[in-house]
Amino acid sequence: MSRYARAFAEVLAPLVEAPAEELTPLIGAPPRPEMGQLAFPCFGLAKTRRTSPVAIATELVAQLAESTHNVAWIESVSAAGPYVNLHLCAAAVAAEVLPDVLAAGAAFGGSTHGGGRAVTVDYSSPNIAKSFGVHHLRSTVIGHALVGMLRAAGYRPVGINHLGDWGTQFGQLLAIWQDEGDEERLAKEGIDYLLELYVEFNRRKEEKPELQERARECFKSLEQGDAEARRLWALFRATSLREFERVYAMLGIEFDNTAGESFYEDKMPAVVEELESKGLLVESEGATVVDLEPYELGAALIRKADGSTLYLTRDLASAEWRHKTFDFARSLYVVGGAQALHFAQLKKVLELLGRDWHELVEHVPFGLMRFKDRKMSTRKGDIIRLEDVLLRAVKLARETIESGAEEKGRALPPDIDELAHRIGVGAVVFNDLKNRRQRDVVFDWNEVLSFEGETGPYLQYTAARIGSMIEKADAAPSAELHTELLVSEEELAVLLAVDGLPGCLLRALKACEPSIVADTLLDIAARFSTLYARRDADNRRDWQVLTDDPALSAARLGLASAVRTALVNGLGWLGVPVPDRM
RNA sequence: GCUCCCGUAGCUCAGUUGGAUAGAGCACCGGAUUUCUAAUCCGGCGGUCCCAGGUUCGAAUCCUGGCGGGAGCGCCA
Repeated sequence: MSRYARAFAEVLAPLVEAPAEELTPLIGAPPRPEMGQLAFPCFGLAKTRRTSPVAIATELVAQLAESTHNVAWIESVSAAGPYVNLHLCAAAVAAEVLPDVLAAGAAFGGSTHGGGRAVTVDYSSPNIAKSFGVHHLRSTVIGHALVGMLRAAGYRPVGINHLGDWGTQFGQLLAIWQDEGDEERLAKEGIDYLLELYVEFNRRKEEKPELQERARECFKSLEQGDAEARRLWALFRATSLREFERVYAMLGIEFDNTAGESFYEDKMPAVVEELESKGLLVESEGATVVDLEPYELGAALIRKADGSTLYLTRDLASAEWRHKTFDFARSLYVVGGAQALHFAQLKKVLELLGRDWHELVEHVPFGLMRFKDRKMSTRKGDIIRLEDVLLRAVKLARETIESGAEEKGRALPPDIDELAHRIGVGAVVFNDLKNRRQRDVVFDWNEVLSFEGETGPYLQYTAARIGSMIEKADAAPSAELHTELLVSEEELAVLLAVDGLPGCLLRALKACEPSIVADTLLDIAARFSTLYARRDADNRRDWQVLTDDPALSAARLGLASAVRTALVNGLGWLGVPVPDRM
C-alpha cells in the first residue's frame, strides 16, 4: 500500500499546494474495495479554502482526471462525499510489484535498514533448576521473532539467553541438598528432581524458618567460591541446560550468548565501586541502595544487608558488558511487564552513571500467562512443561495428517515426522505471536492446539498449497510474467497485501511487536485464499494456474509465487517452521 | 494508598497519526469440492467499542474523572 499512498500524495501535492510528505500520512483505504484502494480526506483543506470538503473533493477529482489521465497505475478517481477515492490499476501494480518480489526472493520483505549495527536481544532467560514451563514461551518466541526480524531488516542481532543461574534460589537448593541431596537421582531424573527439592525447600521452611537463613549462608559461600558449593552449582546448571537444549532444539533456537547471571559475578565490583565513587550509594536499613525517590522510582537495591548482590547489580554489570562487547544500536530485554520498575531503575542508574547510551536500552514487556481454572505455583511444583505442550501439538498434527490421508485415500508422507513437527510447533509458536505482546494470555489447550482459522497451520497450508501448485505447473515463474492479465479486484488485493510486507517489518521492529508481522501474513493468506477459491457463475473454479493459456498461467503462477515468498519469508522471521507440504 | 498494563461481537482478538456503514477468527446456522490440497472458501447470525464528562467539522482512538481485571511498589528474579 505504502508506495501507492506516496505516489498518490505526489500527484495531489501540486493541486493542494502542500508537500507530499504531509499528505502521505493522511491517505488511507476506503471502507469497501469497490470504492477503490486509496482515499484522501478533504476535511483539512476546508478551513483554508473556505468551502465544504465535499466541494473540494469534487473539484480535486476534476483536476486529477485531467492531470493523471495517462498515469498507468491510476485506474480512476472519484469523489465520495468529502473523500477523493482512487482505484489502482491491477495490471500496472502487478507490473511493478511482482518483479520486485520475485527478484528479491528469500530477501523479499527485508532491507538493509539496520546497516549491520548490532542489537542485543535478551530473551527466554529461564531459571536454572526449574522446569522450562509454558510461561517461558512468551519471552522465548517473542525474542526469537525479534531476532529474526532484526536480521531481515539488516541488523546484526545478538541473541542472549541470560540464564537465571545465580542468586538466592541456589542457596535454597544447596541448603536442602545438605539434608538430602542424591546425585544418583539427579543424574537419572534431572530437573524434575531439582524441582522436587525446590518444592520441598518451600514446604519445609514453613515449619523451619532457620532453613531460610541457612539458604542465605549457602548462597554467600557460593559467591565466596566454596569448592563444594561451586561443584554442585555447576552440576545443577549443566543438568538443567541439557533439558533446556531439548526445547530450544524443538523450537529451532540457537543463542549467540548464554552467559547467564553467574558470568557477571566478577564484573559487579567495578560497577559498585563506580557507584560508590560517584556518591550515588546510600545506606538504608542496612542495605546499600541508589536513592531514586527524586525520580519516583523508589530505591534501587544494589547490595543486601549481608553484602550479597542482587538482580539489579548484575543487570548493571551485564548492560555495561554488553555495551562494551557489542556496541549495540539497541539493547532489548524481552521480559515480563511485571518487571517494568526494575528496568526503569536500571536505565535511570545507567543515566546517573553518565552512560550516554542508557536510552538505547529498552524493556520489551509482555503480558503474563495465566491458567484457566487453577492457580499455578512454581513453588509448589505445579507447572505445565513447554516440552509437553510442543509434543502434544506435534502428536495432534501427526494425527491430523494421518486422518487426512485416510480420508483422501492417500499414502502417508514419508517425512511425516518432520511435517508433524513443523506443523505442531508452528501452531504453538504462531498462536503466541499473533496477539499484541502486552495482553495477558490465558493458557488454553484448545487454543494452542487449534489448526484452523487464524493459526500457524493456516499460513503453512496456504504456502504448501502454492508449493504444490508450482510443482504441478512444472515451471518456475518465467521472465515473461504477463502481468497485464492480472486485472481483477481480488488479484489487486493480493498484490497490495504482499507489497505491504517490507513496510510492515519496519513498523513491527520499531514497536518490537511481532504480532504486526503475524497479522500481515494472515491478511496475505486470506486474500490469496479468497482468490484461489473464486468461482464463476457456473460454480466452476475460476482462478486456476494450470490453463491452456500459457500467458495466463505464467501471470497467475507469478502472483502465487510472490504470495508464497511473502509467507515463507515472514514465517521465517517469526521462527515458525514451514513444511514443504501438508 | 501510589504507579504501570489491559478492557471492542457469546469466546479469542485486529483496528495506522483522530476520518466514511467498527473488522477478523472461533462457536452456531446455511451453502460450495468431477478440475492445481476442504488444515479451505462464500453467506447468515452476532456491537452500550467498560461508564460519565470534555476537546474536535469528526473519537474505539486524544484529555479528565470513575468502574472492572491483572501486575508492581526494599533485601527473590
